[in-house]
Amino acid sequence: MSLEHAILVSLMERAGSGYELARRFDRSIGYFWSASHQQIYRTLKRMADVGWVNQEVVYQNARPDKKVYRPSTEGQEALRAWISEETGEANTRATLAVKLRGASYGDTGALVDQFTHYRDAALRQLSVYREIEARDFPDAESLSGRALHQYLVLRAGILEEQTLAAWCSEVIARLTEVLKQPQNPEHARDEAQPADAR
Amino acid sequence: MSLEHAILVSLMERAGSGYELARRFDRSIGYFWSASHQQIYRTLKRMADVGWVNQEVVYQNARPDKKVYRPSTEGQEALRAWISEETGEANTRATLAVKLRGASYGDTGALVDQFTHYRDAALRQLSVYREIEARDFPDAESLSGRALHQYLVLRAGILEEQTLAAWCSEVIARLTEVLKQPQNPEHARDEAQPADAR
DNA sequence: GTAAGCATGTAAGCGGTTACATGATTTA
DNA sequence: TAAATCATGTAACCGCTTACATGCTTAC
Repeated sequence: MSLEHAILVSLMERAGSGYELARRFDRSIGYFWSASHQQIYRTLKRMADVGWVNQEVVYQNARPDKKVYRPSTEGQEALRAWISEETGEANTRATLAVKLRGASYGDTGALVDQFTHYRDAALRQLSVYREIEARDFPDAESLSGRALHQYLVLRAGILEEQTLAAWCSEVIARLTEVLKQPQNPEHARDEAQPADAR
Repeated sequence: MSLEHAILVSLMERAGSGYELARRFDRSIGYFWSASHQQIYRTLKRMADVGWVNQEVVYQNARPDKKVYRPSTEGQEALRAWISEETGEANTRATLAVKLRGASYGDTGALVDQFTHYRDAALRQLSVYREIEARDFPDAESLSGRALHQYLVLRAGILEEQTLAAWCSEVIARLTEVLKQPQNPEHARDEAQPADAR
């Protein structure tokens, strides 16, 4: 969900062409958010139409010309709003990862709230799984056949929610730790600039 | 991927109508595989066209008539083949969960091989993340700003792959343990019958 | 000479979501 | 009387994948 925002985050870190973005999505961002080049080209076009990015054609002699995109003021505003906005159910982990990666361009405090919300949801789901485990698999050690298979699927759910909750806790701890330091305020103006504005 | 096979597994456990399947996908199966009722209806139709399921219209007086589906011989064969078939990159965890849930209708030994393969892939990815961690974040304790955010996203990847590998190991251990018991062979004929054949 | 990298696109198709539609029965 | 349950469907749309297409440069 919301490839637009993932692209915005990437473009905030460094302006680039569709091709360059596609390569980034193959590497770092692609570990948790994949996108083909066709998808990126079309999304960039749409974003340019809406005014979230500015296009600049760069003419090259040895190589094909390229269109370099960078977030517009509206795009930066949209990203900022999206980061603070409540994160839906779909693809939550990947979405939160993108928001986290773009935290410098938004409100870190609001993001901490969302991680708290998501951690609570994970813990709730975990207790649901725990109840199913206690009710349906009291003697988990001695299972076989379909019951064992069902139990092992349940185990995946339990392990997953535990991991999710642990990750959220870690994120919350580290982000609040930084937020508390008055000499290093995350919300400072100079922190909200693109990385390539040097 | 492959809602067809998830439906087949569910129908092997118990024959049912599209509506009933939709309700099951809201509950147990839905924890790791979601599907709307429209999606299920269309998929069932397609499956009936291909001959993977047999349709039987059940006339009811107090309630609307319904179409009860059960896997055909071809459907059962397709399911069996799919469970042994190599699992692709996309949505691997959910796919393996479905295969695991349907293990009784396929070759458990082949499934163990796939979990082994997937665990190895998780461990390889984990070591990739570990290398990035060592290279880019040698002093992870004292990070702030964008570097901290990037590190925390990386942490999600590390935790995820660890969890995945742990789950696979658990599944492999439990499945092979059962397979080794000669008095309880998973591949026996009477184990491969639908659960509602009583 | 061939493959890989740079760079952008069109077109077809597919899986999935959302909205809309119908209509009876049971429960609150 | 309103809402929920049972039961199945059509239609529009959207995001994404896959295949196809072009053309130049650099490295092996």
